[in-house]
Amino acid sequence: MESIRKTKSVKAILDFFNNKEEAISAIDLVEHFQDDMNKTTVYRILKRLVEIGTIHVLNGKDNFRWYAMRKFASSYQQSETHPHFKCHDCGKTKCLDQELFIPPIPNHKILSAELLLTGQCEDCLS
Amino acid sequence: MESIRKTKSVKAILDFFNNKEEAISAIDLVEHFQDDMNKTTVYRILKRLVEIGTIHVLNGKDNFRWYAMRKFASSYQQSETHPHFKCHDCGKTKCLDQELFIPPIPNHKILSAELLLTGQCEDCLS
DNA sequence: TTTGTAAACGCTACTTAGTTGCAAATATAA
DNA sequence: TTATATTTGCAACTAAGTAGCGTTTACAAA
Repeated sequence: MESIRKTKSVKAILDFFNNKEEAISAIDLVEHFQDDMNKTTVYRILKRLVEIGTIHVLNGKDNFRWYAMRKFASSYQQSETHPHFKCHDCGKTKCLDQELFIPPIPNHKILSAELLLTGQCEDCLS
Repeated sequence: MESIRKTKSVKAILDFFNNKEEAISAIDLVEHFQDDMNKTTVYRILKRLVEIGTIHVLNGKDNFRWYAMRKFASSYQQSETHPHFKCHDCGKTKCLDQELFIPPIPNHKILSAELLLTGQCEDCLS
């Protein structure tokens, strides 16, 4: 696993991820760090962090890219197969811990899987 | 189920969908019909067809919206839970027939699920 | 068939997530 | 300390998708 320079900006973004359970959209990060770093820098750091596997990206229903820390130091394959859950009410997107069973598809070679669930989360149900 | 006016443009787009197995991106449709109808019209018709349930939409890895005919006259719930498969080689995105088993998530109410698989398809494996 | 009207359309301009090029700044290794 | 590769800020750009508005079209009622 390659690594990247831990610059101020990279550390700030990693800190922000570590303090959030749920996934964060690129726009939210850009807005949050608007006084600290440039929009371009945010996008570039996100790209680098995805490349080295520190965070992963998912495409939301809103058609924006959402980013989240990898919870497990697992292989590419595995980590791409856990489900994400977006709550209709509070709007938060979380990574769920449980692994997803992907049924074999005849005559197809599956290399990655992305499952996005939506509904009501723990907090909003109670 | 409400319906919409079957205008020339609507018919043309439905014809196009009927002759394609795989999912189609909005951009591809806009390009294909550039001499026949306006970009805005394409987007508006897609929106209407999604609303009445004739086609469904999925968010691709490329972060574009992809559209495909509903294969089954099933309920909203069911039809949202079948997997889509995008081939790395030929780039085509298909709806797979098999239903997806979604494991219950404790304390969560699941309202929709979207599974995107990527890999190599039947044609590109052989 | 004609006519009234709501829905659909074309056009233009706009919005905005994300990218690119380049010069300046910064981190690390020699 | 110096050389060099990486990273950053800035400004301009790209392109998917949307909005406003006046015109056209589909369809139902007369």
